[in-house]
Amino acid sequence: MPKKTFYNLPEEKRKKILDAACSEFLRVPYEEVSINQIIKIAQIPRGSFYQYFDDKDDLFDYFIHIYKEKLMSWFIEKLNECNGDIFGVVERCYEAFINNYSEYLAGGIMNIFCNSLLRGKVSDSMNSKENDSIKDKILDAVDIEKTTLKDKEEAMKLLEIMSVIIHDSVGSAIMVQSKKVDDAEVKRFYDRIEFLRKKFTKK
Amino acid sequence: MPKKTFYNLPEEKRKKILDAACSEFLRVPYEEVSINQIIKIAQIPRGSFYQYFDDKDDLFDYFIHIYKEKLMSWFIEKLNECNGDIFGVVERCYEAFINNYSEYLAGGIMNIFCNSLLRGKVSDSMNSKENDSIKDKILDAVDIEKTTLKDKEEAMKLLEIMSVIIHDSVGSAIMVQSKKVDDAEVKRFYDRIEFLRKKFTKK
DNA sequence: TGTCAATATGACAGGTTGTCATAATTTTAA
DNA sequence: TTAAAATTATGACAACCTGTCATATTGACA
Repeated sequence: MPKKTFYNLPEEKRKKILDAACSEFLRVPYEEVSINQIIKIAQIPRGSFYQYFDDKDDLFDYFIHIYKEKLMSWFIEKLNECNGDIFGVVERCYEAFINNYSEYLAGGIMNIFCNSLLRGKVSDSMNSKENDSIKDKILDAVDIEKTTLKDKEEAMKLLEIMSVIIHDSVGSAIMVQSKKVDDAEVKRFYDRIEFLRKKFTKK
Repeated sequence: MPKKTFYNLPEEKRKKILDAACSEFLRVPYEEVSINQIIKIAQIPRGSFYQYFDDKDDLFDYFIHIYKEKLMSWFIEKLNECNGDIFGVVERCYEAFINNYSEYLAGGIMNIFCNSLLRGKVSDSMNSKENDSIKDKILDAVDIEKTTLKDKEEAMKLLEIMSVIIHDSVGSAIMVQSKKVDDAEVKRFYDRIEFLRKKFTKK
């Protein structure tokens, strides 16, 4: 998390830094993200950066933290659109990742989020206690009528498993450098979800 | 893949470089692996390294490639020990990753392999055409008698899904810096596999 | 106004990578 | 055997990076 100094900054300057970070996170894959670039864009001296953040990881964690809630709301929205169908929402999520398509998110953030998925940096999004309330909201929106699942807890487990599959498939399908998509990998994703849907749907 | 020059090298020298790389891959997480270190240990000049490999990624891909086959044989061995139980073998795999325990692998390689899992660099191990023969061997060793799976193809699909879960769980459980294990994360892994086992076991 | 804490700053040390001109070696051919 | 050609070896170099730290600046408060 950022240092006290950062929080004391005027909102405007904080935003400027976050925006600069965002543009840099979008420019290149995480490994190549350069603090030099960020401070150049944000027009702050090198020393200042280290007055605000420990290092690149610190900045990135904060960045993701900021958008976590937005992303979760977006997920619940999608879940409602799918009438609580967990398989459907998983497919929609995947599509959003792959197409970098977002209705409720600032353009590009999704892209960065993909990247952080690649690095396994947000895989805990649904586990941390901080998100228990969001978990409840998800459970509310889930419908298990058409499935063979005993209860919503089981739905949550399956959802977690599928989110891991998304994670993996996004990572495998998106070629970071070229930003192109590996179609075979996309097919593999739908195969897997289809397999699970079949196995868990009432006959 | 390495350049022609590398393959022309005397075996002894090639081994020296690979050993140096291995020790460096073990020393620090991938991001921190330094070519400087490797050439120092291997006692080759900087220029030579670039005569053999494009860059760090190139070296690493080759390194993993070398050990892929060994790792796959190890997997089949384990599968046989479990009498073809795909859930059992998945748990054994996970344990091997977590405990860095290996009977048939040079010590430490598993550790590096974990790291490459973290980076999503070997997630394709079971997909590439190169490994079709290995896939067949796996199918031979699988037993679906006690499961509700229709055929071995379905077992393979489930195996792939669980390998993704391993991937994710290893990544989440192992704290790279401290090399310690997050117990809650380990529990989550077993929960997930147990969930799948229950759902796919004949009553 | 003076003092003190908070913040800003950029030069710096020490690290990295990939390249390239040149030197050494090996192969080939005459 | 020897000269030319191809291959391989080498380390200095440019261009980048990060995190620190002594110093300068600012703002708040007495």
